Amino acid sequence: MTTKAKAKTETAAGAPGDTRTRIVRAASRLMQRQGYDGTGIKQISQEASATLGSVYHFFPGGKQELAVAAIQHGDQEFVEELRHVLGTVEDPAEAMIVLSRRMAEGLRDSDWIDGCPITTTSLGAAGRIPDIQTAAARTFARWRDLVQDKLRAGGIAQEDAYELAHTAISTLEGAELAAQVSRSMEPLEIAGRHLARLITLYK
Amino acid sequence: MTTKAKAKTETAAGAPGDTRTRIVRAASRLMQRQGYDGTGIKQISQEASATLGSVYHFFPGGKQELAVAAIQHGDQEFVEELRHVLGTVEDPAEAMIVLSRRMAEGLRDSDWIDGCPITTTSLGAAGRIPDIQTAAARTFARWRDLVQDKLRAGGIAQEDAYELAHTAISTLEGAELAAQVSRSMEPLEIAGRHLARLITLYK
DNA sequence: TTCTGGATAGAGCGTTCGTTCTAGAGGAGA
DNA sequence: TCTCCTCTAGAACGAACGCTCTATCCAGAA
Repeated sequence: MTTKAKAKTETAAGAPGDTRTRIVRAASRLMQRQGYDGTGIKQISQEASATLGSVYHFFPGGKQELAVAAIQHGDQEFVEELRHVLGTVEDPAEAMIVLSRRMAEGLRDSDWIDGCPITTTSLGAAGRIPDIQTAAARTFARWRDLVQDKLRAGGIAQEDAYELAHTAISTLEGAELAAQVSRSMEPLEIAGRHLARLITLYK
Repeated sequence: MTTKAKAKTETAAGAPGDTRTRIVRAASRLMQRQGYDGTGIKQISQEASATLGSVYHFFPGGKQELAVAAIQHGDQEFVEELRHVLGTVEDPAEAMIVLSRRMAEGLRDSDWIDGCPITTTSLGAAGRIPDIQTAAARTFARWRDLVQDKLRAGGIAQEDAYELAHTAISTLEGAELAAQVSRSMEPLEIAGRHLARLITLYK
């Protein structure tokens, strides 16, 4: 009631189909597949059933601001997948196998087009656009932290857990990339087994 | 002397500065940094000190053909680095540590812009352009084969060597990506140590 | 010398890019 | 009813895109 604006969608309700959300989702999906430069604002607005005016209304910072939001959306998506697997499978080593298999299946089911939700978006642009580099770095750190906590909870020493979490994320990332490019689940399946084996060494 | 044409540059000498080579090198370097869609043909021709006419003379297939040549160039570049390290360091496990450190140093020395020579080029385009996906897949397979041979020579069984080579390439790839995005050598250094540890398990 | 074909040179094509701008629709509060 | 403000709508701009095209250069063959 003061002059300060209310939360933007307080009255209109932040429904899942609300325009801003549709735009972010479309941007995230398209950039995941085609990269930052390969995806146009107009394509995003069409895919989101929104107009150019709406896009620039919600993202006055233009394509760069939209890309950062898309990365954060992809981040959150994988955080939920990660939380689900780590929360379901008790043994951290076993969890790596389950995780890699699920990633492989998701990749195959999308006909090898939906890889890591943030790598493609950020790779070509990170060198030119600092905000995108920062957002991508924060994402990796977040994923690593989740794995690290799981390893600690599994009885692994802090320093070992820290390093293993680094390698777990790196290896899964690289294996997903290799799997996508070679259109085969094998790199991810092998990576899962090796990560499990590596983790059991530190228990 | 027959009607069959001689090798194109037989007389003109395939000097390192020859136009076609300069174009491929510029394309490879630029696409490595900016991706397929982020790199323009005109930018490549300027960087190579060539003209648009020359580019389309040597690459009538246009940007796609040029991108494939750029990937093969990047492939060859890393093959030489790989051959050098694997040929110098006798122990395969130790070789992984040396390799990852050299990759980390190269990345840092380029101020974190020169990552994997083919990932950025191929990621956004592989889904749309089959030739690029195929070239990237062949590249990964080639790198893996070199590592696999080294592991075999180090006394590791065929099946184990096959799988370890997969994980070695995946992990190095992912760690380079993480290192680039977080502007830190740590992911690569940790990856090298873990790969070495993993390899010694199979000896 | 004349001829030939690889290589260089760059103007210009149609298209798409990211962005800006003005206009209007729709709902809440006075 | 009138006002205000968020959000929708899309035409239009200059720049850059990939690519085509014609013209020219020049070394070696005839």
